[in-house]
Amino acid sequence: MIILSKLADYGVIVATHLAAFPDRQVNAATVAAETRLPPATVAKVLKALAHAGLVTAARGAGGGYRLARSATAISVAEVVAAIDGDIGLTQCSVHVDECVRTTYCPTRPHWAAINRAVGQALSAVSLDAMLTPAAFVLRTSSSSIPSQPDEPRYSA
Amino acid sequence: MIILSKLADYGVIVATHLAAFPDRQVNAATVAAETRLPPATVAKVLKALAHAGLVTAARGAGGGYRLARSATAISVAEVVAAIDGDIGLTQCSVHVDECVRTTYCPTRPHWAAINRAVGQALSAVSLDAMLTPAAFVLRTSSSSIPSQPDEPRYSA
DNA sequence: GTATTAACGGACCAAATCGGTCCGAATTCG
DNA sequence: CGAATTCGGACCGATTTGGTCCGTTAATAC
Repeated sequence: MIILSKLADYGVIVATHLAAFPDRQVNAATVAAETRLPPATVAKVLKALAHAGLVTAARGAGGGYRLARSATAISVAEVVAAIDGDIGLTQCSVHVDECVRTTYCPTRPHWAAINRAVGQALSAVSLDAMLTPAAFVLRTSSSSIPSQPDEPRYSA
Repeated sequence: MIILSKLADYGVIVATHLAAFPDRQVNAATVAAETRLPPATVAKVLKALAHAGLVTAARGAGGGYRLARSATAISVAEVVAAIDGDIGLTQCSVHVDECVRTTYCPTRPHWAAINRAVGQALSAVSLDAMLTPAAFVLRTSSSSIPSQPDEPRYSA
């Protein structure tokens, strides 16, 4: 199973790309060309990011996008949430009302805990951290992971 | 965004239900009735769990399902993986080959780390733990879901 | 002032996946 | 031995997703 949607994946790539050139105002077509992603889809993603306030958009000639905040102040979780919506594992995490069972559901608090772990894992990584070429970055509550730089490529 | 598919969500409910009565052989229809979930779908879920070896299936009259292992020895991650497939955030986590970018991708090791964190969060919880009625498990102060006792229900 | 550029906000369509249902094979009980 | 029962796998419709395109609005260049 793949947790992120393709759009969200693209979103992180695009946002990370913007983070690499913080003061540059780039239009959607250029970003698409530089990331080798479908132009129309990149435009859609940037739209969503702008709507969420993560990037600022300038219209007209010479316009384009740039990060609204510092790359260190934007987490992967925000980017994902901007595109896929709030993160939650189960239906009842997002739509709390629609539960069928009338008896007490013992699993729900546990889902909440797992939920938080996932959210923290995504929130702990900033765009700036995404740019750093691997080293040792993540120290989540669980454990640190030896990174594997075996075949470095962009995700598609 | 909802990370788990409905099927996987059902899977955890069903597996947890089986864990509540370890030595009872139950058929799919009964499980569906007791969990108030769609019978045909429960059958499908149990099928997947049996295929993954998490539950054993007995055919013929008086047949049914039961857990293949102790409830403490089965993690939520296994149940989810049995239905939704292996867990990975990005495309390149699962299909490593299909990356478009030929240049160095700085984000991938980070995804791997986040991946691990999510996997561990799911692996850390056993079915047995899912049965325990919450109590000490967590004090969610983050946001929503303050363990509402108003209308306790199964997730749907 | 006019033309060109580029983001914005929709609607829109094709494709894939998911949720759900059905029928056939295997097994046990009478 | 036969019939009821139950799992197993194939199948299909429907919702979601990925991706594209159009007209509109706004800002710059000339």
